[in-house]
Amino acid sequence: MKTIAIVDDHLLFAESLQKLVESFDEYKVIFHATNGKQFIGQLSEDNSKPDIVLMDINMPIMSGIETMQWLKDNLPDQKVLALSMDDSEATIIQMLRLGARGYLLKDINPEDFEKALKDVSDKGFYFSDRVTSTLLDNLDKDPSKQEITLKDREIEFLKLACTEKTYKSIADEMFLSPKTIDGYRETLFEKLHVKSRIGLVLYAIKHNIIEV
Amino acid sequence: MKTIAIVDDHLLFAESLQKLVESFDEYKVIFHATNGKQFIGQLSEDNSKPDIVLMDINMPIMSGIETMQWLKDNLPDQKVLALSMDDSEATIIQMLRLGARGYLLKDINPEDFEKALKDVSDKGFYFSDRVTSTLLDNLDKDPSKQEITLKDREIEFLKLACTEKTYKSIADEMFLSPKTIDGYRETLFEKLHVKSRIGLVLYAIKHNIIEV
DNA sequence: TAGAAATAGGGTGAAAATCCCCGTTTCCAG
DNA sequence: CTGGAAACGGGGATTTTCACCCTATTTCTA
Repeated sequence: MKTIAIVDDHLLFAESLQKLVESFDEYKVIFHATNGKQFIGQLSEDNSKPDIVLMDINMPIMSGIETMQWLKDNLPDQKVLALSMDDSEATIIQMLRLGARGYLLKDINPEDFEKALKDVSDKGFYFSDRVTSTLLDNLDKDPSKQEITLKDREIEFLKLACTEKTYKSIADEMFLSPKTIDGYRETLFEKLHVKSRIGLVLYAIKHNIIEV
Repeated sequence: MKTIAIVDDHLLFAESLQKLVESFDEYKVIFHATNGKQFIGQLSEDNSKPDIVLMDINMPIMSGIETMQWLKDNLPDQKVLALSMDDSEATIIQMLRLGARGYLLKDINPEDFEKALKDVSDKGFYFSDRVTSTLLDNLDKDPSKQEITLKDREIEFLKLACTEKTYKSIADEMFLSPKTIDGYRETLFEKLHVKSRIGLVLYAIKHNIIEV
């Protein structure tokens, strides 16, 4: 009997998923958490290590990404299956890089889900064809798109660009000259392969840099 | 024994939810559909009318809103509980206006969920405190925000405004003069209470007019 | 330790977006 | 049949954004 923990802020989904998991009768859900912080708390509190953690990416307070980072630092052997609504390529890559053993989209069918649990238990990982092809796509892609890393200041600017402020007032807010803002804009246009402020906004939303 | 149909494109969630529903043992899930079109097909095919439909809002091909519209026209007595991740006020209002008997956020806890099923069966509706307060908020709000209805052509323009095209090329695409586009822009700025194209994009995303 | 890279800033000019006020047609309701 | 929306188009002006040119620090690193 394998033990499972579920980390997801959608209670209805979490408890439903528990029923599904337990209908497989080789698995038992030992606890839920609604965000990473709570999960970490319960880990140490109960002193119970689940065999597999099913972890949502988008959660309030402490996201799946942040939680994976913590696990990587503190419990690197913990097996985690990421579970998410969206299949943003960047997110998938990031979670796997942080040590997730697989990435499940919520539209996976329950048979595949059971296989994922089994594979992670037995083989240590599970990759759906869709995720595998995302990985492959990412391999042979031109290096420019390979990995876009934004600096803190760039992210700060990007967030402000996703408001109705003018660049001038963004400059004020960041204590920079409008010309410097011009520089950030151009850098981001190039990095993100967009041509306008609208493109910046769309990028930011797609990559969860701003909330919607 | 009440019969339930689940309409949700997230298979994992749908099947999990089925387990949860059936753990209540007064309910039985008679079928799933992954979008509105499939649901309508199954309704007539099986000739089986579920007592309650649990319907997701965001689905490919035919959304929850479109499906509610169809039900309103064709099966106005069908009891529907809307089920959604997001609590965009406009969406809640719209679903209820189209005849949904309640609106459940996916972070509802299972006890409340069971109560929702029971209430809909017995009383015909279920409103959580959160949804109720949204409704109340909406009542006494200034009429300007009361109900924003966009015309087809405006929505068409709005979608194009959420791309990196210039207004000039949007005009071409809509077979209109750039000046007319100017008019649409200004109308929307006023209607949506925004001041820039960025505002349009943010509005469109928040109200699910475009996908992200 | 030279040179890349990151950071901050500047000038100019063109293109796009924004704003305000106006005219035409069409079409529907009172 | 008439008056008023609604859809479409326009003149003209300002502001904002965007593009492409450049320099001067600092910091990191090969």
